[in-house]
Amino acid sequence: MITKPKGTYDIYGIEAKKWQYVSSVVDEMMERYNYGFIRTPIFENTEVFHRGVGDTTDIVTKETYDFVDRGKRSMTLRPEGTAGVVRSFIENKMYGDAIQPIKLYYNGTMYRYERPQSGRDRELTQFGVEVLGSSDPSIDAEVISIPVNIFKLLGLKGVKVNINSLGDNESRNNYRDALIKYFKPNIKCLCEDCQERLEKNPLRILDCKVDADNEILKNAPVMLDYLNEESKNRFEDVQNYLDVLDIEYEVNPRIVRGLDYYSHTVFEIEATVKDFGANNVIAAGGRYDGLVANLGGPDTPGIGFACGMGRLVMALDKEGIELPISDGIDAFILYVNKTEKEYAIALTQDLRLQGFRVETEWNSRNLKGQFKQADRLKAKYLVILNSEDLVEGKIQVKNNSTKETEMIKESEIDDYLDLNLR
RNA sequence: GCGGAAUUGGUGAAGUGGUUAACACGCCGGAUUGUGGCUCCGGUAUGCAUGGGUUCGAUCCCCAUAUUUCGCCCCA
Repeated sequence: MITKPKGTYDIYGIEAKKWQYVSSVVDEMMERYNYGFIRTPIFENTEVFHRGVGDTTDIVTKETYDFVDRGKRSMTLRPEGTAGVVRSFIENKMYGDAIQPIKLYYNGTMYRYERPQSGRDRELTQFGVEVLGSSDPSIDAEVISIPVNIFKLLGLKGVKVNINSLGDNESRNNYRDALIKYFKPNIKCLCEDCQERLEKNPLRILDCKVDADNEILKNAPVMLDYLNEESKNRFEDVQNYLDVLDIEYEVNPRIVRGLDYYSHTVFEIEATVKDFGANNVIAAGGRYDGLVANLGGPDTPGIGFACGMGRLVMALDKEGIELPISDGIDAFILYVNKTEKEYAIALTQDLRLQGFRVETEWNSRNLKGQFKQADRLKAKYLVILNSEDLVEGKIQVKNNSTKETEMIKESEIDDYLDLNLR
């Protein structure tokens, strides 16, 4: 049997309906926030991600889907949304647009060459926003508020916002040095992975699960103490605006995020639902003031977030939230002989064109089978055709919950359904 | 890239080194010659992930591979 590639998913049936519904809520919310939809390519020149994300980390060296196309160009399936959007921002010279800042949102699939595990697939769907051209702390608060309000609209309750500030380059470098200085003498007390992190990315030691309760880690220098005056004020402003927007949050100095391009505000939104497993962060993001310049554009500040659709839907499921998904059809049309069948498929189309959700029999089942089928489809009404009735211009309609049956004129079927269903 | 667990039909699954691989649900058909959802009867895996090996004989034991799943690394 031919199977789907490792780490990918087929989403259909009720699951697909949930995804579509969540997407529609996202669209609706983005519309209200005045973010314009942007659709960028699913693959880009490899360079976009190497320069965007930095090409020393594991991310780019072993966790992207790379391929060489027939023109010998090196391509990469997008592992995240930001780099492509920024590339587009630069290429289309959006920095010259009359309306600033540029506010964009996307919703699409991303690809990561990882070993699949709970909440982490090789193909994932994310939506997110990017705001380019504003460094005002109030826009940071807006960007954080968007996923929070989307979750609220969906009915998700167990949501926790963690924020932190990495400060500007100066602050971050000072902090980095301080961390290395602090950990170096005690390095033997940390786990093996942390010993390696000290060289590669000391900030991530703070995020370690193994050493989470380690005294050495608890007493480590705190980022916030290393923010310079300007960065500190900026972070306070962000918090102030979050308060103004009535967004609950917690300052968590351990939120560091992985990448170099982040500066100032970083945040993670976790689902606090039980049994969620290790990957409970459903949305995350931060400010990336250096990224546009890194990718060859004019020095432009930016901030964004991304939200994993799969994890979000999973969180909704775990909380037992019922989404308003329209389930069941308006009517099922039953028939037996050929005359009735012809009438049935014509009537089916006719009613559909008038806006009803209608289905009929396609597998030549007997009447009993058709009743069963109608029930499975959760048909609200049954239209039972009979050649003799049709000769008289009449149709039998049965309410499938009360079982009441009525004979009506065939010309009145749409009015009848209209009256009873709407 | 590293480690643990798993893999039997449409589904949930039982099972054993040796004739026809339980049981349940579902589905299809019939009892009921055009009005069902109950009941009863019948039909539904030449097959136990794939490839090797051990054996007189393997779905069952061993090895490898794939996939699933849970972790680690990493996390955009």
